[in-house]
Amino acid sequence: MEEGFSSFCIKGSHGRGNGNNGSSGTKCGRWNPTTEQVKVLTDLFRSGLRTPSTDQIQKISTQLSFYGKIESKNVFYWFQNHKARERQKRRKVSFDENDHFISRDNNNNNNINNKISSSKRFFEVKEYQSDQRVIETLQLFPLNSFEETDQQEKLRFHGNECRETSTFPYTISTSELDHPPLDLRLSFL
Amino acid sequence: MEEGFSSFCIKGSHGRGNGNNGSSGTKCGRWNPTTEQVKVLTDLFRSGLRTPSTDQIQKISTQLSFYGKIESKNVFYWFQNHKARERQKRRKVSFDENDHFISRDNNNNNNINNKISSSKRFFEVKEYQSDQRVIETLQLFPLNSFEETDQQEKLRFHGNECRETSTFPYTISTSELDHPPLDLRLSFL
DNA sequence: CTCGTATGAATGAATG
DNA sequence: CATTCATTCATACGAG
Repeated sequence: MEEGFSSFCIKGSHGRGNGNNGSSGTKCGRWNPTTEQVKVLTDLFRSGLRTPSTDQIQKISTQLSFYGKIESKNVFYWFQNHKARERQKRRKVSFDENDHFISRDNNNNNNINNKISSSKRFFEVKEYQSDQRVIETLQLFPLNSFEETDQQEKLRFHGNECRETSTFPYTISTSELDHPPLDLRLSFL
Repeated sequence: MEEGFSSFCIKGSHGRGNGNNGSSGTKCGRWNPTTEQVKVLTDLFRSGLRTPSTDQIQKISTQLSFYGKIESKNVFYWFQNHKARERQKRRKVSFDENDHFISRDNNNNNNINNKISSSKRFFEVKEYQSDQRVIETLQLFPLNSFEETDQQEKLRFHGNECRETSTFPYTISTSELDHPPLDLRLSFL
């Protein structure tokens, strides 16, 4: 930012963060953040912000609009992507560094898929809309502190080892063997 | 639906994006709907179907399996996602950089509880979709040709004009004049 | 111009 | 139904 942030037009055009969005209507296929915008976003991210709330997104977007055209969704996507890729990269790194030992995804093959069947829907989908009186305390975000401290890695890792052979317990009852007639109409509903 | 039908013909035709899992049991990534499937689903959605029942899901899935591999859960998720994103994108909110010098926070109109914001995503207003109820006996397919019906949704068209008329007002409370070295601009959070 | 990489955008799949 | 994660698609840029 210190490096010559002009009012709104000029924007350093070095690197990929050229600021052609802010001036001289170039094409606008997709948002191209300016270096200042990236800096602010990165600072926020480094400060711990990972999943900004809507309010935060709006505020960030408003502030960043000073540096150039930006929309809320850009901020939203930026954080999504940044977080995702951080994680992705970390996974690869750990996979690369510690391959001799456990990679933290030592998948215990405990058939995690068995949740897919039979209760109410074809697959899980706990759709319990019945009146539960469980009052969820609507917890709004602090709005002032974004240090969510979510450095926790969720070790979820649902095995995506999806082969084409019976990964899902429930079998499609639709006999694909015989292709439906051509005159199909969705009058089946 | 959204402008993102960026895949009416090139669904993963380059390398790793194996794309078509429609036939010939190839890799089993995630479901990659074909254009026809998307069209049918979209039609159903536009016709008012929002939360298909188990039975309907089953039938839809059966019908759509003609166009390619599909499972019931795909249909279910499709509707869930479509509905959710429809809503979320309908939240563009009057948040606009043009005139937010106005106290836009007076919209907390009545003494209703402030349920606004706080956890909602928005951005990207698209078309308008009135809310209808489920229409029974939908007749969708034109009996034989299912890929010539519409071509009008293919437009990418990010309705955002690429103007730089941000005309950023003066509500930038961050001290740009005597900006501290860092992070003070983030104080708005 | 082509290709590789970084990243914006979209969406399938879950989870709570 | 709201929110998040993971994966993929699409595009901008720089290198060669």
